[in-house]
Amino acid sequence: MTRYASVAVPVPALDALTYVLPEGVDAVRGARVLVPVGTRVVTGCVLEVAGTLPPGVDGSKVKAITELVDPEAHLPGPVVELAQWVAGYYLCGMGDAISAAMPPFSWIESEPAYRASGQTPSSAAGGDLALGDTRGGRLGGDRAAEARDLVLAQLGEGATLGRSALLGRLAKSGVPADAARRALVALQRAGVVDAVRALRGHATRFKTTAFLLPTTPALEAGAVASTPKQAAALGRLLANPGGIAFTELAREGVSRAVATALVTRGLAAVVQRRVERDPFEGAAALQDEGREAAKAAVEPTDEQASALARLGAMADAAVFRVALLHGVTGSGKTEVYRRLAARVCAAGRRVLMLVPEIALTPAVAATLRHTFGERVAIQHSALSEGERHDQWHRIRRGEVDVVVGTRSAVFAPLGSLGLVIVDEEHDTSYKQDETPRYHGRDVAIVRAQRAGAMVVLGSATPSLESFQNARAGRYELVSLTRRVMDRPLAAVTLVNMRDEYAAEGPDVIVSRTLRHAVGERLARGEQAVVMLNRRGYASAVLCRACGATMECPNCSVSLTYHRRAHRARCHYCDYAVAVPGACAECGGEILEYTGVGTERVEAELVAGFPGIRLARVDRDTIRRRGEITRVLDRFARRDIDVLVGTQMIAKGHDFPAVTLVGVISADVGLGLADFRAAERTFQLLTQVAGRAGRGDTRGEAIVQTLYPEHYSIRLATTQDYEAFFEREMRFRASMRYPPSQWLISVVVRAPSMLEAMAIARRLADDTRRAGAPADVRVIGPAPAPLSRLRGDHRAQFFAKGLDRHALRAAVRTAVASRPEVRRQVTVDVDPLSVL
DNA sequence: AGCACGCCGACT
DNA sequence: GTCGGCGTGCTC
Repeated sequence: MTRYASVAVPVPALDALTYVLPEGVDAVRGARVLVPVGTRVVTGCVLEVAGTLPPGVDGSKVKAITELVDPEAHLPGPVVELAQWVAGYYLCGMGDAISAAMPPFSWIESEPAYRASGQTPSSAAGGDLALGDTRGGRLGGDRAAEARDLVLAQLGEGATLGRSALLGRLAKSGVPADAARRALVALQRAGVVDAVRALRGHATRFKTTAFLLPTTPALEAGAVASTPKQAAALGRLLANPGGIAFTELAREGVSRAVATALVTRGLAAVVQRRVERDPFEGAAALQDEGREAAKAAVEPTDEQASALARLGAMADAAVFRVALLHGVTGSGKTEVYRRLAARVCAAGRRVLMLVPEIALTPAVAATLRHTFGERVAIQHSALSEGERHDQWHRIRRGEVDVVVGTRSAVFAPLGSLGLVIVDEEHDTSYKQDETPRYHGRDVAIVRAQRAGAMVVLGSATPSLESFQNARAGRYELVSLTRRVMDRPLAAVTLVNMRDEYAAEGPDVIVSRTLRHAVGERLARGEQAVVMLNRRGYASAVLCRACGATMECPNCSVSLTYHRRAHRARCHYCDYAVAVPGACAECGGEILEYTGVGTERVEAELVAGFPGIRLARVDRDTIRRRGEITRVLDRFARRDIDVLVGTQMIAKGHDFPAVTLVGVISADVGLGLADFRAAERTFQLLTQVAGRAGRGDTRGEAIVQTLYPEHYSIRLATTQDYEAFFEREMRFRASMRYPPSQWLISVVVRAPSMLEAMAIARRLADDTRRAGAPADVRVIGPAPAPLSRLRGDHRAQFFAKGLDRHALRAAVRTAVASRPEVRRQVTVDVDPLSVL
């Protein structure tokens, strides 16, 4: 009987394809297979094997699986099913979802390779006349024929070349890719060139390294070395009969020459061994610090103890439950996670812990290592692909009990799941802002539900979604209201910048209050953090004569001035120009720089406090991975007095000597046309104020704003989360925004707004028709707030409703009915931002 | 996303 | 007549 496999292929927006399973080949769910797609052969992942063709599939089009890559599952079955849920819920293709769940280096792809057939055009069957002509008596200037000649020259002497290699060489000779492609097609048709398919890449990519080990004669005879250096090296080897890596030997001063000499004399041998790329390696120096951290927190506070008792009892029940751990900043949530995780591990079940993008510092890794030893793995975006690959395979082999990682770690191949922790569950980095647009927290909850595991969502400022679920009794609410050691929360002072402008003029950046406070800290040898959630020097360059601002040619935003580079740059598409001497519109020669960014704040503080040791942390100063860690380490060692930066510095490390946090403008973001603007502001202010006073001295936060009466700012100063929740929920309910209703955003891109609006209007109408009016409300379309982005005009509409299944079905139906515009349409289910 | 196909203006 | 630039549609 013919059997069919449903296969997810890594092609965007494409659903699973059906293939015939060759006779005698058995594929399991989660196994990788090579399958033909169009003219290519790609790696896919088996979702299902069935004895019948799925409905709606034309049997005559079904091809056979080319090759089975894995005899057993590569992705565990539950992870495959989780990816299927993601594709269905977030309205993306199965290929998009499965790609997100795959570890690095999972894909093998075929690449056509070419070689000369040895035949001449005339002798080849079906030889192409035109080709023969040009090969014969060409006068020159025939670029296509020239391209064909170059191809044949490259393929001379029986060489077989992959397409990318061939196109690369031709490009060097000045042949554009398109022309080269055409030349290849023509030569193939003429039978002069044969194409073969070759596989590219590997199914896994482990790293091996050379080890030197003592040979049996050396071990038995106590052999004598002939030189002092060889004797020393041999001594080391005899002490380590298991072998020593060459890199390690080099560190110990044993050169390659000495090692080679030992090998020549038959006393040592070289073997290649698989080694783990160790993401903890950099943290090795911090092991002590990790031990200290683990020790310092040995005694839980009463509050922590009672929270642990409740959470522990839930975990012991070993069923799906969600707890929301609402703990003020500095209340010791991490310690609760650590103990709870240890308890679940002791009961023989495994733990998955999700953290936001930047939170995982080497110190945290060291603490984890110290608690869980070798049985902890990291899946973090700051790791190299190789490290992530190795960690993934350790987890897959069952060598790991605890996985700590960012968003994508929710797909970690961990079995026997007992506990899922989502730290800082409100953090927006959990939502992926490209396809598949999934939310790590929400996928984690689904995963736990299916595994019968417990979930702990932790935050000082829970998302409205989670807190509402707790209010409704769907989640268990566990609160930590006091900071550890009963440290008081930072005293927050609001500075009304309107008053400041009236007193000091309109150019004030650092208010008198903040200036004075920074001066005090410098005098006392304490540290300060100054935050402004906007990078660059000035947010706009403006002509004083005509009022025109420098705009991005591709996006509907003004360009940000970066003084160091003396360029105006678009923060969306990275377009950059030198700032001209005069206004491009009217020729006016006086240009003004308005709107403050971090670069400006840095300049202001450096000018105001001579000799200040200051570092700036934003995307402009932090380029490479690990760089932020270096700056934060210097800050922790107190080589730096003041840290200026964007929200990058609002989260993460604790700095005991920081007693002051300044916020240059709490209003950045409040002006955005985004329904979550107030929530973001409240969260950011609360989190950043929590940075102050982690040591023995009480912290102080000074927040500058033009709207001291705005509820998100006012309530953040008292850290009154519940009051904020009530107030914000009233707004959400009145506007039918989440979490009072479900929301799907649809953005349409087109070369003109007219066109974008026309397509969006059709899709919006289709959506309206596809859902019952009671279930689905369609708002719009209208030009998106960012009406132009990277050269595209953008129109947007929303679908809202209480029934998320009906809502999704309506949007899915509408989008599926117009495949011709698929490439221009972006669907975002549960969007975090609607810009 | 690739990749092929087919249409059309440019050039010989 | 080709060449080559680009929009369109499909992938079991």
